Amino acid sequence: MATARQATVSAPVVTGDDPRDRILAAAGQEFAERGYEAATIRDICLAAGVNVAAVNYYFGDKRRLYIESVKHAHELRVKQVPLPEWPRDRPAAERLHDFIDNLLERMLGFGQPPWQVRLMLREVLQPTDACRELVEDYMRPHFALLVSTLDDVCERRLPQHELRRVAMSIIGQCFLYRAAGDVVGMLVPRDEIESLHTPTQLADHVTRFTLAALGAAPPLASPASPPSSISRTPR
Amino acid sequence: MATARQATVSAPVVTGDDPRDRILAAAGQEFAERGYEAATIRDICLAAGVNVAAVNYYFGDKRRLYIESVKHAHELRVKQVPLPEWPRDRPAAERLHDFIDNLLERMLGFGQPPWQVRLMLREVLQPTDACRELVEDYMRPHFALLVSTLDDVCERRLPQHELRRVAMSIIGQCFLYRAAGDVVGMLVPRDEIESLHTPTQLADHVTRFTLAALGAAPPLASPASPPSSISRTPR
DNA sequence: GAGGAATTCAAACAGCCGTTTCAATCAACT
DNA sequence: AGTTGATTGAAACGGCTGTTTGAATTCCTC
Repeated sequence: MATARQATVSAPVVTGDDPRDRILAAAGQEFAERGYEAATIRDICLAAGVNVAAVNYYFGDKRRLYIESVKHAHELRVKQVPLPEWPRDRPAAERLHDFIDNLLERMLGFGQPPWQVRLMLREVLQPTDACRELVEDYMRPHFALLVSTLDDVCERRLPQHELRRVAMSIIGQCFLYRAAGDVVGMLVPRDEIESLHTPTQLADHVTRFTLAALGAAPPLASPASPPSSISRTPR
Repeated sequence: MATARQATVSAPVVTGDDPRDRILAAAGQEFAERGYEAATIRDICLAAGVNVAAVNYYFGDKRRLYIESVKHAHELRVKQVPLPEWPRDRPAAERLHDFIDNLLERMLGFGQPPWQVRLMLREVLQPTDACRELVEDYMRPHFALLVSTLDDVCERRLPQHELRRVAMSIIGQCFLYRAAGDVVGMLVPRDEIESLHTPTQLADHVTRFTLAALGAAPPLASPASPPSSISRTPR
């Protein structure tokens, strides 16, 4: 039924019928790729297949479009990768591994990293108005879950402030690969990246590193330790 | 002696006599603060107390000014905080602690973080032409030193690729506080930041965490472990 | 199908951007 | 002092930006 009128305008990169959603999707990608200043309304509208005036019509101005884009990316991401939940009897160490695996998967993604994560990364590195909301709604619950899992792992032997520092150590390890992946790629041989720096492999490494530091697993360099990995699913 | 001619133009934020150096200093601060796109030549020249044409005269165009700024910041930083060197007999664990302390000090700085680090951070997060040079001249030697120190700490029991991953774990822990400090500040109580997240305290934590993971120190959550910190200089 | 609101469109607006121009000024040397 | 070359200065040039306009078009309701 829908009249195929728009025809061969140029490159309507974004699909969907609601213009508001198309603008939001295109804006997210552009902002994520180029940053707020460098992204232009004209490019966004070209990619969305709408007129430049549409941004003002639906969002008011560029700044409000940006904030809506961040919120939108945030909501999409929450739907895609929800907070992990476990059965009551799952061991704490395995819950920690699941959490780290989940975190890395969310940060690095399966195939190409989706634009939503890049957009949120920009907010983390240089917070704007949209950031506080992002932290409260999205990151604080995850952080609390991580801290409580760590509390279980070391059987309540560490004070809260120390648990928080350990949590930061875990997040930092994962965060490096997301934020400074290009530099990591320059410092580590290419084949090593491809074989050992997959999300799964990294999750194993970070988990083992953390558990060993907490005393919940044998240390990495112990003379009597088995070769290396934890999960036995070479596949 | 020097003729106080420039008088009350506006706000010559940058000092020095060579206009080229003044532009470089002002440009570094502006680029670090606002990013490449948002920083304007007019603002830079205003802060440097020179005419807009001076940028074209001394550097050609904005892009080349940016590259020179990054190189300049890099060189300044290398002079300020050189690679650590130790006497032959210094224990590996203490060398690791020194390295991490040095790394954090360089990243977080004593007082307010200098603009040079912010500028380099921008390059790490979104590499441009200036980045590869930065990595080769500046980061690779540091990284190699860290890996070799780790090799000493665990007495050559780990393969190189595993050492590199451990090195990344260390760098990641430090990097988080530099890159995502604002978000960290939102997740951790304010007083805890002030009392426990100083460069020195963090260096102690990261070192202890790493040594414990490698089996070169008792685990954090061991029942028989003393309260917490390593260095006893509350000062 | 007519009326009216919602939406789209091409065009233009004012403003700021990086860059260039060219004359004025300065410094140094014969 | 006078000439030459390096440096500085005020002003302007296109070009691209976010934003606005007002008419044309679409969509829905009666």
